[in-house]
Order: sequence, then structure tokens, then C-alpha cells
Amino acid sequence: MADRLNLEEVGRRAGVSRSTVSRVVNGDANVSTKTKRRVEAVIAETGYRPHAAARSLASKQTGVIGLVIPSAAETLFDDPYFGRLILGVSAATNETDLTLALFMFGDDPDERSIISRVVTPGLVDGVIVTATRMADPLIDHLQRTDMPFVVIGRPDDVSSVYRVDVDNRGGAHAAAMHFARLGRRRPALLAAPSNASAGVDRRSGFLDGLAEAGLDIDGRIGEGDWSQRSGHDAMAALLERSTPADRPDAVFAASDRMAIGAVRAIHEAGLDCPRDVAVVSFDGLVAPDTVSPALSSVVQPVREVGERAVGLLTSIIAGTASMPESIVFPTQLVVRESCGAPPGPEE
Amino acid sequence: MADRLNLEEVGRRAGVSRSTVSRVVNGDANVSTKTKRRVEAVIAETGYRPHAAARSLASKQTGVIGLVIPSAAETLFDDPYFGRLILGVSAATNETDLTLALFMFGDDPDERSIISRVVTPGLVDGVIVTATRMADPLIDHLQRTDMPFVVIGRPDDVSSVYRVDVDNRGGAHAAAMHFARLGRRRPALLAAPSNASAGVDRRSGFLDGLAEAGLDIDGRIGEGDWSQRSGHDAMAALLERSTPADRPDAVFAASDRMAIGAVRAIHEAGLDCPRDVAVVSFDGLVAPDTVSPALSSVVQPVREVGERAVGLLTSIIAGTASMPESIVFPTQLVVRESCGAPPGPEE
DNA sequence: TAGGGTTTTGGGAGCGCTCCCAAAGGAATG
DNA sequence: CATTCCTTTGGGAGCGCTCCCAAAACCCTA
Repeated sequence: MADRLNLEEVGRRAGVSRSTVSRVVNGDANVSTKTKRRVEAVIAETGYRPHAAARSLASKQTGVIGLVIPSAAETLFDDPYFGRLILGVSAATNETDLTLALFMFGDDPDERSIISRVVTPGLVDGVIVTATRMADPLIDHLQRTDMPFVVIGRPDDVSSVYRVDVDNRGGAHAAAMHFARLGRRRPALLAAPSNASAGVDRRSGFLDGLAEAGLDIDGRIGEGDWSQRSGHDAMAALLERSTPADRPDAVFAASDRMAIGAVRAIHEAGLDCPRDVAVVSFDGLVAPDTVSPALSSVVQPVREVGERAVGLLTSIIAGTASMPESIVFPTQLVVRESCGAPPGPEE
Repeated sequence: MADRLNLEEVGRRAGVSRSTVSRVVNGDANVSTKTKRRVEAVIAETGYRPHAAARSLASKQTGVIGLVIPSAAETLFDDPYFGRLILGVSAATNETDLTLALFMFGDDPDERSIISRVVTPGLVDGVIVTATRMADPLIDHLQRTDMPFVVIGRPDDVSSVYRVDVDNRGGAHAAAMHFARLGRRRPALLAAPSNASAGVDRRSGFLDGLAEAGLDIDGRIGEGDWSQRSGHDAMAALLERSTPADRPDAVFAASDRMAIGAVRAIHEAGLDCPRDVAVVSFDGLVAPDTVSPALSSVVQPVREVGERAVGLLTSIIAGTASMPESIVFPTQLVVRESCGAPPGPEE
């Protein structure tokens, strides 16, 4: 029986040494055209593929990057966010011939064991961590190892961390200004949990925008957990406790899904969206024709965030990244039906 | 500067050899309690973790399994299916200390290069392939390598393939019987693409059930692509071309999302669901309180499918799997509001 | 034809681990 | 106290690759 196919064996068949085959495989220029052709022929005919583990061991590079999602809730993928993010990361790793390892885990005790799996030497070259919670022990842990990593979002301590984020504050601010421009007088907010940076930033951006526009939120704040149900319930509660005089006439929801829930609650209260209550959501990830009225949203480029995180991580690994830097993508308010303004993009 | 932490170095610090440390790390019983404790102390204090690539190279096992999703469409995660599947697979790999590698790719030319990445030696121990299309070149390709693999779904050639699937036919059949029992006389079908096994099986199961119940579909078949929009459009077309006399009074949709679209179309036509048209979907993945009326669905245990696929793959890798086998999970019709029957599970 | 430089090629060493065999140590027996 | 047997430990070999240095081959030019 033939030896297992390896560099040595391919070399034997092509009449050259292990080293020469290695050069061909790795595109090293210092190989004569003739030799190169011969070796390539043998590779094509045998279907040789270099052994990933051996390569990793010798080169100290695995060609694998990890994506860490510190949550494994059944509802995780009800939100299109993580799917889009994975798509973006996956597109970028495919592009650069990297392999994507996915680490998802909940708060269970097993968490710690998986954290340590993430930092196993010789497994991944670096990791992308989604900062669903601001104070994540994983980030502290990573700081103490020499594993290159990029945070998506805004962790507690921003200094000395490479991160990619979107302009949550700016987007929320734009939503507030938009309400002011539309002449809405009684804005409300359906906020997201404040242990998440996106939740905090969207809240403060919106409130700051209102203040700037001279609008008063006057206690019209509900809080949810990003989910449709929570948006529905918070909106219903808001409507419930308001008199016709101080009923909200505009709502900014921290996520598409909360906005969808809110629209349902508005309808259930016998009101019309956008006539009685204008709605603007954050995310812009749901297909416009699947909800009615089509949602006006502050759109965040999730896929691009994922792609860029891979790029940043790659340059950290290569050692070409400069100072710990923050890449913040702009967000854009896209007007559709739910806010009652003429449609189109808007700054 | 201290040597990089490896078995040899840990051994030096504990006053034992490389081999002994290896035994402790791997839980080999042939180590005296005293030595074991000493080594464990050094490991704890140094934070030593074995080098994954070195281990893979020597042991010929990577501890990584791949999940292959031959699609990277922007809309992929609009459907909760893949998210749930990933969740299931991830839960199972966490359980058994395996690492999950995710391979997603579209039909582009780059596809081939990624396929070959999947079968790179020394990268993964085996792969789980989701059979979104029945005739997938990837499956043929895998057959020709000695890479262990499990197919989720039903590929073209079922023989000599390990697979995990759900009882699509049975579930669809149950939906048909349910309509018959409810006294609906003019059933319709919103089918999914017939290049997907789930699409084919749900269609044939439903039609067979109707035939058995003495109901005639009479051309009331629309086709979609699993998406909400396609369900909406197909349903609208069906209503459009029917007279009040032969208008469908019951619709079975091949996916939750198509059903949601169908319900919207029904409302837009000025009809009521369930009164005028009963709706039953396949999947059961959307939270009941997010759509109105709450969908009656044939529920498939997606998460369990993912978990089981990992289990099966693991036993194939270990060489303990018997004949190529098919594991088929049952599905269950769960009655909620959209079919107009009293709620509860039903066989 | 010799000498210089430049390509091109070969092979040793080593990455950190597992596997396995042999040596050493201990306990139990005669 | 010698012998046997089991437990415990050590270390060589090897997994398939990369890295690097030295040898070989080639190409000019004088």
C-alpha cells in the first residue's frame, strides 16, 4: 500500500524533495518553471492537500479564527442580527481562506470550560467577540492572554481594545431629530437592556437628540429585551397608562423586533401607525415587505461590521495593526411607512 | 526567558517527564496519586493548556467537527431554521468538548475551493452537511473521500449515507387529515421548491393525506421559496384566480414564513383566518405570540436534529456506528389558532 | 576554461504532542 | 534475601509540515 499522501510522497513521485513541493504548494517564487509544473501535475493527479495540523504546528498559524457569541438562548436567532453577523464574518473568512470556528455558550458553569477552549494554543489565530454584555469576563480573560482579539460593540473598558461598532448614538439621535422635524410632540422610547452597550447608546443618543430638539420624553420610556414580545408589552403598558392628552405620538424602538411588537400593540389599542403613533426602529434588518406598515429604521450595516472585524483581526495577527483602534460604522435613517414621512433615505 | 509552556516544561517544573504530564492531562489511570497531584498543581499554577495542533498531529484527531451550510444568502437567517440547527449542533459539541467549524458558501466559483477546504486533512474529524438541495455535488465529493460525514435531510441517493431527518411526509400527512377532520372541503397547498427534499416530502405527504381523506386539491397549489414574501404572493395568486365557490378554505404552507405571508394575503383579500381559510404551517419555529392568529404548525425538532447529528457523527468517527443508518425524528401537529380548531397538541 | 554570482534544490532540525516499549521501583511471595 | 509480578516512570520515534542553511546547478563574463 502506498504511503499516506504527504509532502515527502508527492516529492518522491515528482522526483524532487519535500522542500521543493512545499515551495510549490506555498507559491514560493524560487522554483524553476519546469519543476513547478511537474510538481503541480502530481498534486493535481493525487489530489494532495497539506495536512492542516502539521502545518499549524510548524508555522505557528492555524488559519482559523474564532467567533465567540456568549449566548446560546433558544431565541438568539429569532433576531436576524447574529445571523447577519455570522454571514459577514463567514464571507470575509472565505475570502481570505480562513476557517471559521464558532463558539456559543450560555451562562452555565460549562461556560468557563469553553472560554478556556477558546484560548487553547494552536487552535485559533485570534477571535472576534460579540459584546452582548458590556462587562464580559471573557474580555478580561482575553486581555490577560496573548490571543489577538477584536470586540464587536463597546465593552466596559474601551482603552487598549480593538473594536468594531456602529454609531448607535448617532442613529438614535437622528431618529429623535426626525420626530422633531415631523412635528411630533410626545416622543416615547422603547429601550433595550442597559447591560448592553447598544442599549445604553441608543437610549442616550435618542434622549440627547430630543433634548437638543426641545422635546421632552416626560417619562414615556419602556424597557424591553430586544424581543418582539417585550416591545409589544412595553408599548401596551405605555399606552395603557397614558391619557388621550399625553399619549405618545412617536416611538423609537431599540430594535426592529421591539418595533414590530410595538406596532401590534398600537393596533390593538385601536390606534393607527403612523397616523396616531409614528414608529422608528433600530437595526433595519427585516425585509420591508414583511411587516405593515413597512418600518422606518435606523439601519446598521451588520454584515460589514462582521467583514471588517475579520479584516482588523487579520491585521492584528499579522502585526500590522496600529494602535488599538475603534472602527465605528455610520448608521442611516431609512424612511419607509411607519413614521409617516415621505419615504427615502434621510440623514 | 522561560521556555514556552509545553509538556516538557511542565514536567521539568514538577520534576517528572513529559510522558507523565501527558498521562495526567489525558486522565490516564497509571499515575500515582502523589505524582498526579504534583503535576496538577503545576498545571493549575502555570495555566498550561496542551497545544491543539500538536495534539492533532500526533493523535490524528482534531476534536473539530464541521457544519456545512451550502448557502450564504442574505436571507438565510431570516428563517429561524438554520439558527436553531446551529444552536443544536453547538450545544452538542460543547457537551463533548468538540470545536465547531462553520462552513457557509454560495454557488459562486469560490464554492469549489471551500469544498476542498472542508476535506483538508487534519482540519476536522468529520462534517455535518445540510442538504438544502437534494443533488448536492458536495455529497458526491465527500463520498469519494474518507471523511466521515452525516447528512441532514434526504439527499438524492440515500443508500450508504448516514443521515438525520424529520418525518416531513408524516407531518404533512397529518396536516391533511386535520383539515379533513375539521370539515374543510377545498384544501390548498403552498409548496416549497422541489429541488429540496423537505419540499418534495411535505408536498407528497400532504397530497397523499388528502387523497386518503377523500379530498381533492383540484389545482389549488402554489409554489414558493420558503420565504414570507413568496407565501404571500402565492396565496394572493390563489385567491385571485378562485371564484367564491371554489376558494380554498384551508391552506397548508411548507414553512412558517410562507404561512405568515399567506395569512397576510388572506387578510388583504378581506377574508378571515381561520374562519374563511384555515392555515397550518410546517416548522413550528416562530414564537406563537408574535403572529396573529397564532400559527397551528407541524413542529419539527430542529435542535434535536442538530444534537443527534453530532452524536451520530461522533460514533462514525469512533468507528462504533453500525450500518449507514437514517435517523428520522417524528413531527407533531400543534394546534393553535390559525386552523380554527380547539387548541392543543394533536396526532 | 576558470571564476564569480545567482538560482534552484536538498535535507537537518524542530514545532509539541502521542504511542509504545523498556527500565525502574515496590509489594508480595517462597 | 532472592524471585516474581505488577505499578509507575522515562524516553525514543514519529506525526507532516516550515524554516533555514548549505550544496548543487546554472548562467555570465573575463
